Amino acid sequence: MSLTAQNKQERTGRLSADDWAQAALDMIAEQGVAAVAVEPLARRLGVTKGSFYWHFPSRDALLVAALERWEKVEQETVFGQLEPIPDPRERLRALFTLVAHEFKSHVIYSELLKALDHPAVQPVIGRVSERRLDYLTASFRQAGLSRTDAQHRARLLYAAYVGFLQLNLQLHQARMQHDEFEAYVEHMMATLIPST
Amino acid sequence: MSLTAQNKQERTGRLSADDWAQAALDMIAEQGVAAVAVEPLARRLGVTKGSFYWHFPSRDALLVAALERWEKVEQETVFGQLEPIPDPRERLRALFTLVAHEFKSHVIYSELLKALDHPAVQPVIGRVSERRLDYLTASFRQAGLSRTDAQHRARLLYAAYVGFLQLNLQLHQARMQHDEFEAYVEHMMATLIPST
DNA sequence: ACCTGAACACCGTTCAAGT
DNA sequence: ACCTGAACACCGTTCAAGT
Repeated sequence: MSLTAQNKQERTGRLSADDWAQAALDMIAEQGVAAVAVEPLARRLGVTKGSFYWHFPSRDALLVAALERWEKVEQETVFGQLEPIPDPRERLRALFTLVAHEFKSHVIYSELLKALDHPAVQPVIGRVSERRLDYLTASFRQAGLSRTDAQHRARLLYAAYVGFLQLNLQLHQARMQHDEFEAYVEHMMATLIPST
Repeated sequence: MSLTAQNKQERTGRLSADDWAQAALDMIAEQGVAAVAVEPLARRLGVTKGSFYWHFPSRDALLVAALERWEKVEQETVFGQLEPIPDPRERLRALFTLVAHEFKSHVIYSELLKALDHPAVQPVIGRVSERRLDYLTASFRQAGLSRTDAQHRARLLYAAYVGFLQLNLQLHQARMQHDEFEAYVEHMMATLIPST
């Protein structure tokens, strides 16, 4: 049940579906979605690949389970920490700093962005994005923007965030350092979040 | 040498490396990077997969060749059409409308964004992004912004573009229609491109 | 309830032999 | 100069048999 990794030799008994799902998530964080393969995972868990199919009907089902697990945790941590903040501008700012600093969750999000190719990844990322987008839109409305303005602004802000992650993944040279990152986030918020 | 597709039965003679590269590009546009597989391509081209290895040392080499081909074409069409435009603001606007409307090139770009997972894709996308980013930065400088302002603004604008593409790929419901897309681009430019 | 081991399909890769 | 056909490795999947 624990969300922390349980590595190879550390187990005594037999495995559960959850163990496989967690191993898959760890693999995504370490080496990306493509690295989630039955044989290597079985090796890592110290069993034969045949046993995998007692727990899941397919590799895809494992991926889906792992991603659902991630989705639940990320939703709870992100929105759980945001709800108590009353001021909409503060909340917008908090969303970005949170999402940029929650380390492991953030690493996995980046990996998923890279693997949008995969049919199991798309719906999860889609739901997460939609939730965040709705949240941003609502906050902009509370901050006094009209319906369409709020929608456009939310889309622009979230696109700026996702695109920024993408750029950081893309650029070989010129990847940003921590300070520069903070400066950029400041610029983004100053430009896109209404200060009135 | 032609950049248009040459389908299966239409060829008489034997194949060249270029034929394989073009077939790979077509495949990317149709079904994504993952669909570039030797056996299916061989089937489509009407030969056995063994013959592929006369032209390329590996599947990866084919991908690299296909992507280089795309990179060259996209660079020529995009920047070729932009250079003659004197006003920097006009040029910024032109970059976005161009990049959003050049159909096939744009489809491939989207597919590559989804496959950033793949080691052959990253460097190409990285170079293209870097070129566009430099271009935006230069235009903002010409439009009168300071060095850091121009950098931030360019990054933000390009991130907004890339992120927007990502969002459109991600959201199951609520994918934007043509009119809505134009309205959003207007909003983005109005917000991010200085009008002075 | 969970695991092994052997089997098969699919795709990447190699290579000797064909034209 | 380009292609075939058979072979092998790797991974996903199945399944009968084990504990």
